[in-house]
Amino acid sequence: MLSDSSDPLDCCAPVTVGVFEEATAQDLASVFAALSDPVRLRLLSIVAFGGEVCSCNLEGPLNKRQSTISHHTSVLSNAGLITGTRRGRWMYWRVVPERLALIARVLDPALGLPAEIPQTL
Amino acid sequence: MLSDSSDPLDCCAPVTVGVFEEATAQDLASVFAALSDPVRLRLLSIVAFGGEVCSCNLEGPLNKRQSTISHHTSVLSNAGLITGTRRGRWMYWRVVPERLALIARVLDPALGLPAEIPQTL
DNA sequence: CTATCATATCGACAATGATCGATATGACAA
DNA sequence: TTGTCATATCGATCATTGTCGATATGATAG
Repeated sequence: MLSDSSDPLDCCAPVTVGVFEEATAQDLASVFAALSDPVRLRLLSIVAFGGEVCSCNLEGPLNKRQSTISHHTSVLSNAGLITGTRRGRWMYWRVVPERLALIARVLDPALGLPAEIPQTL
Repeated sequence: MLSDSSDPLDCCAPVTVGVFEEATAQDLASVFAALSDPVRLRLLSIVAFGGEVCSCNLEGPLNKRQSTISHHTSVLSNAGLITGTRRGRWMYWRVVPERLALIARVLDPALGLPAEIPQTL
């Protein structure tokens, strides 16, 4: 329901229809949640700058324990923002530019906040 | 320190410098945190579609209590994503397109994840 | 003034998540 | 095989937060 409308709408402009589906909002929220931690943002920027970065080169700059780094890379990876490749004992990470661009497009109203939202994240 | 370098760097490509400052990461993370809730995302989409929407027209579609709606508008407003105007007893909300575009630009690597980050959010 | 309505704030609870140490997995070297 | 190293997973702790009911604030009507 878009209005309780038991009273005359003397107060509010009607809300033109078009709301994120609950499932879409859930999916989008989980991606933004992955971006809502300063350590993960710095991690992402390191990977974006480095192009391909080993997990072993993240503990130092981020000043976090190995298990914490592993947790953060896992969160970013599950959100589709980075992707990892194992080479020998080491894990290398890259950003997923299309994914970042997709999320950016959702936010930029000039690019159309409603129409451009893909049904499958 | 970018590498412990007690061993020869036989494992990892060096991380080219350029990391989010801690303060910048904090500020960005707080904005993404505001976007990391499905109710707030749906609220934002309602306001974006409606152009200007009264708080009283949000409780119905979002199926949340008044105090919860007030909390969410407060979070989005503090993040700079929406702005509110009081008219009489009612509170009207609008999106802040420049703010959304700014955050979008931070994410889109085509626009340069490092260089385009403004020092003042 | 009082009454009513829309919104904001407060207090509490439950759920989530960031961090760590300890341990497990898995790959390479000898 | 055994040993070492990089990463993943587990368990626990502590802080954060979404939600609600109750209450306060603030504006309008009578």
